[in-house]
Amino acid sequence: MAEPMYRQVAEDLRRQIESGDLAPGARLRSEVELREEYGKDGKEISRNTVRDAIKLLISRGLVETRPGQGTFVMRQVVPFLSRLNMDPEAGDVEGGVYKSEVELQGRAPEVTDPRVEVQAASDLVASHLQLQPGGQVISRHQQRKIDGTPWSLQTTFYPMEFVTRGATQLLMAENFKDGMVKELEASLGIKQVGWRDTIIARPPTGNERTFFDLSDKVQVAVFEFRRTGYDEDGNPVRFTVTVYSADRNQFEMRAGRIPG
Amino acid sequence: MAEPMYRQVAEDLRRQIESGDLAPGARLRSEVELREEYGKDGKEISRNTVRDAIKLLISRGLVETRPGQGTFVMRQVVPFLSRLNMDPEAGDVEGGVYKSEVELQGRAPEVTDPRVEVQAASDLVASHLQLQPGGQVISRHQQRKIDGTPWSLQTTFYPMEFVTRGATQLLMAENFKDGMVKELEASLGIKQVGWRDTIIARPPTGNERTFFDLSDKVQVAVFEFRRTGYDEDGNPVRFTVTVYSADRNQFEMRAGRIPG
DNA sequence: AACGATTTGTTCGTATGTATC
DNA sequence: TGATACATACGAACAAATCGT
Repeated sequence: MAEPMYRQVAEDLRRQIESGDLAPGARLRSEVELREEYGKDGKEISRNTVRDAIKLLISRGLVETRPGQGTFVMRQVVPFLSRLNMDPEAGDVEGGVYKSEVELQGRAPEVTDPRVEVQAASDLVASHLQLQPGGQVISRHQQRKIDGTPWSLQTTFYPMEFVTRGATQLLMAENFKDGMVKELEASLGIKQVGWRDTIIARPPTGNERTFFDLSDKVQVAVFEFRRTGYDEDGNPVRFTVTVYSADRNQFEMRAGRIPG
Repeated sequence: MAEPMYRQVAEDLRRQIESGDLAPGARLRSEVELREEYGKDGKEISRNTVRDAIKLLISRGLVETRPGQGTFVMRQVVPFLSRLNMDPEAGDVEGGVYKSEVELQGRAPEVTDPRVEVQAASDLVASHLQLQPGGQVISRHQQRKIDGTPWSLQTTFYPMEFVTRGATQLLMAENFKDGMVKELEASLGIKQVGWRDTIIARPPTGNERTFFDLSDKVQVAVFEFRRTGYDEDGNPVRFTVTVYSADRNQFEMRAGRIPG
């Protein structure tokens, strides 16, 4: 009796799921049936104990519950594969993620117009843009969807100084065909010649759960990509944060010579 | 009464945490105190309702509970930063992650001797090594720690054919100073000239939870890096899967010219 | 070392609400 | 509409871990 009952039940169900006895999409026995199934000596276990076991499986991302229907083994969604582009000459589509034509084949990407704000820089933004904490920055925020499915949240920060130097495009709530990096080159002569990316995986915030349509119940992480771009003098040009839901995204990188 | 009580309580506590009223590491009021605090008209709410609220916060990674002590706001650990190396000439330390000297300064990495097995290839392994499903492969598995903290689990797969062609080092349960990639070049003349990486974030398996010492309670993801290496003829040389706990790891990539 | 107080963990029972078929 | 299934909320009892006396 070392293991609590609810863990024993969860462990047994987990085994059935991972062995394939319970296939993805399959319905588990109802809570009432499981009470009977795991009882001993004709004595049922409590419905609450069954529910505790199911909660443990939910927290591990193995099952989901649907009121009025039952408990179901989670289906694996086919992840969307994005190429991380390491060539500074090849443009900078989607703020750090290069969507190859093949991968987007037949898919319908949508991008909202940016929400533009002037803000005091957070510590994170200030350090990446080498500003004083609290210095003024432009933030441009966009939401992206693919085939109607929420795909990414992206915010890019630029020093306020760029506007006073003449890059008034930064304040316009619209997308530019060749991207803001090219706009800055045209209007200020600032050319991005390199960047540094940091990749993080973490639990989603409340806003992110809402946008990505993640119920409180599912246990998923989000990717956070932070990209700092630099000009020829080594000064930061912009700082971009992009968030992706980890359950429907994978990223690919290539190095050297590979086939295909 | 649209929102269930346990969510209202969780939401209020979340606000206190994110506003800083409850700092990282701080102890929440005990369950008994919270019963009183969120009751109305002198009537306390049930302890189970308080506990449901706390479970919700746990699942979001905001707090942790310690028996006999209380519930505490989660502390953010300082993540370990690894550089992803995109230069095929610069070696391939740590199976895909290049640990710069600076980042390892003062840290003590430990690597177990590999556990070597001959296995039938899974579908995943077979497809990356371009073998028939069920074909024989060598698997070499290692665990890595830094300063005693579990850091990564790594398994590399090689075609069994390499052994019959003379690369008997593949079967030795020891580490080679310059890495297996160099060994294959020396013994078979197979030179890795490029690779493809896939990056995934997902919930940890049971084994991974054990190795990384993640309790059932904390909601964290793991990074999974899959690297397929190719030789000059475009044939796969090896397939490496490395798993990192996402709560203590970040990854960095650089492109073009950047300062520092 | 022992004990009691405090706090969280597990298990049960019960009632009622809401969603689905 | 009724039956079924999960969701919320309450109460109760005992176990296990921790801490101070």
